[in-house]
Amino acid sequence: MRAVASVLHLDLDAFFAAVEQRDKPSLRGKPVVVGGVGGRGVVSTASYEARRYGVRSAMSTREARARCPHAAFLTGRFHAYRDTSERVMALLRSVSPLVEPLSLDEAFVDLAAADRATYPQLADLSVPSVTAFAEHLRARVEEVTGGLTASVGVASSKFLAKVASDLDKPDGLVVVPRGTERDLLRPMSVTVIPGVGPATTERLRRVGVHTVADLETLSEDELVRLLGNANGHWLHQLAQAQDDRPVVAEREAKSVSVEGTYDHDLTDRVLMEQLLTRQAVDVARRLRKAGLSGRTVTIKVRLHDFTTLNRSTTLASPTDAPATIARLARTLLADLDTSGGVRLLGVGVSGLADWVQEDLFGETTEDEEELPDVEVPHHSRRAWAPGMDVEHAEMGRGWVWGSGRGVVTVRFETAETPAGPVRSYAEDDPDLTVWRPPTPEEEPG
DNA sequence: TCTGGGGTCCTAGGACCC
DNA sequence: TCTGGGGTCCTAGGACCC
Repeated sequence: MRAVASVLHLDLDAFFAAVEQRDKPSLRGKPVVVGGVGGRGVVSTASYEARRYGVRSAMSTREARARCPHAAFLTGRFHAYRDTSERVMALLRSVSPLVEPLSLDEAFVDLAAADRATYPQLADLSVPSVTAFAEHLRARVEEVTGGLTASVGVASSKFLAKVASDLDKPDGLVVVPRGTERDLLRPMSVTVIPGVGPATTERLRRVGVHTVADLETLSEDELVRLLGNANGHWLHQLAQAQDDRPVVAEREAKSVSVEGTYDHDLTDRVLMEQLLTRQAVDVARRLRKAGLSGRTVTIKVRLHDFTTLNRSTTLASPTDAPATIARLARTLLADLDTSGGVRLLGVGVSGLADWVQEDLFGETTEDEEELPDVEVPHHSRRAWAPGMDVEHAEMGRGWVWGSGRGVVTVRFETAETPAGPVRSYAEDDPDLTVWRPPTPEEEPG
């Protein structure tokens, strides 16, 4: 904990949904749900309008549809989110070199390391000065994002800054003056502590601990006995608002993985092997793009009953070769009983090194091996869903307004033309295709 | 026909080494 | 012949986060 409140946490409000509302004006003020639209999709982000109907992150899309049938359900356009996120992160980095992104929509900023040439007001880290600066920063976020709002917390530690940014959402600011931290935390549920999820909450509940104040009454030894070494020490620290974690700008990736949940359980082993192969190729492509390679290949298999299995194998030296990763993944699958059906398959590589093993012996690498093309059983490829982005050969980009009885209605609307035209097409019109956002590799730059 | 996808970190047991 | 102790690596599973 620092002597002054100089750690800032910024969180973009309902980020994915807000980007959709920014880019599709008719969605403004309306419930918007971004997430998986397939049979097994879950909600990634709900706009505040949708939250009023009880729609929440991580809820199944099925349940979200039941709660708010008139919401627009969108699959997500990650290139747009990444683009907007980068603008915000660049703004934050202009404030301080110590910016630690936690995800596309969240970051810590160390104001004590701020660039005082550009922001002389940050020479003064008093509460009034920091408050004024945070308001200025929130206004700048709106400018660079084209109207998105952010919630900000400023405090003497990461933990308190994050708690603070949550207190006045959306579009809020809370500064926690030094010395008031413990009083703020005491009445709060233990669930505000990062790392306290459902399992830990239940263990604590059984010993009568519900709030941070309750937690303060347990000794460190008791917490370690209850929750294990790491979690016990950690909770003991945070219960006293003790948190000295620095803001760290560069964090190296420790693993790269790809996984997919299928609308219908898989039973065909050949198809499973093909899917793993394809995922291995994706993982290898991402490794190469990042200049990384790894020694441990892991597969993840979720069975029909949601039992999740991981199998891994470690090589003597790191690889980024798609054929090697694919072969190991298929070998790992061979030892598993999947006769009951598989709902998820995944491939990952860890034990990363930022160098690639040279071809020491001049052997032909396995890269030359032919990798089969795979037809993914994606049953909803052209099952039109409202909000889905589409491309028409002549009209260009649009999105599905409604569908049924073999007809799909598309709205060709952009930020510039909010009252863009609406057209109806036959569902099997070959000129009409689902518009797939570019993958990171396909994007220009 | 409940339950995504991308990650991080921790635990615990066994192998192996000194 | 009845059994050490520490350290590291690997594997599997689980909790948690956004």
